[in-house]
Amino acid sequence: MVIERATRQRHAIRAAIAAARRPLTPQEVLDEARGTVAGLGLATVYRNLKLLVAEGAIEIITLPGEPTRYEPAGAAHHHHVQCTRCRRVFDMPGCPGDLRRLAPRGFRVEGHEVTLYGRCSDCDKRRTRAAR
Amino acid sequence: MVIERATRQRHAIRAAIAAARRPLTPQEVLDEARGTVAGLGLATVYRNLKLLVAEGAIEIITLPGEPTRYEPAGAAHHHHVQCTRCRRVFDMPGCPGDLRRLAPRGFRVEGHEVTLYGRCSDCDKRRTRAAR
DNA sequence: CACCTAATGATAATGCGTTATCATTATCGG
DNA sequence: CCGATAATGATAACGCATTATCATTAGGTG
Repeated sequence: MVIERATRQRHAIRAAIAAARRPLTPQEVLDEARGTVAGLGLATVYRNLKLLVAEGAIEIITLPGEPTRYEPAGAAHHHHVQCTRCRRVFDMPGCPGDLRRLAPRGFRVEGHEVTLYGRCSDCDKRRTRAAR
Repeated sequence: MVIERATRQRHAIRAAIAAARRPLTPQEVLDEARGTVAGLGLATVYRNLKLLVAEGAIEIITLPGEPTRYEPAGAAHHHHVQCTRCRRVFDMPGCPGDLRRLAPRGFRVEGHEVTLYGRCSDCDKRRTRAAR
């Protein structure tokens, strides 16, 4: 009995996320994977993203006011930066660490998020206003 | 010509935000302000929140995957903590500072967000699982 | 006090991301 | 190569936060 089939679509979606050097939105995954599978549908992207999350292959990245993004699982602890012009999100290697001390009295810290905002190198060169 | 009238609703909404020691969602503002104005409607809350933002009296707080919250403007630079059980958001006095060094090469940092997650003192006492 | 009209409250409508539906296609075990 | 059925693609539907609509209410000025 087959549980999961190896389709062209599934492979293209996996490949798109693996190849990207940054977390992708479902729409970005679609755009990228369509380079391989022309007629790919958005529903298929969502279905496979959910599948990949369930099997622990990718992780969910949520930034304030932004649609969900996905990136390969297993990377070392890190955070993200977002360009205020092109809206793209990139990985940020480090972590300020030792944030526990900032918490209010009585608050038991379990985790943290750090996000930087600004201009990515591409957009910084161009000095134009946010497209949006 | 009257531009803005002083209604009971408007006052109750301002008061609710001013009295809270944490950022409130529109729904939380509604719940709180209804203690003063019984029949208050959600649309009125949204209308007045927009008004208060426009005149700079309150600021918008957006956390990942969360509805917009509002808090009085003018407070010193700070961040927030969110309880993973009751979902409430509280102010966090300090700031790790010096995050610029973490940015990828070529990324021009303009701002940052830091959020801690865990159990607030109320929920930590009760040790129960997240409601929602 | 009376009138003008801003503001309200109830509710429909909107926007957007995500999920469900269903007829069609294509994988893969036999 | 065949057939059972998982997967796909197009699209309708959904959930949720927010905004628009509109008849009604109530500030506040003359």
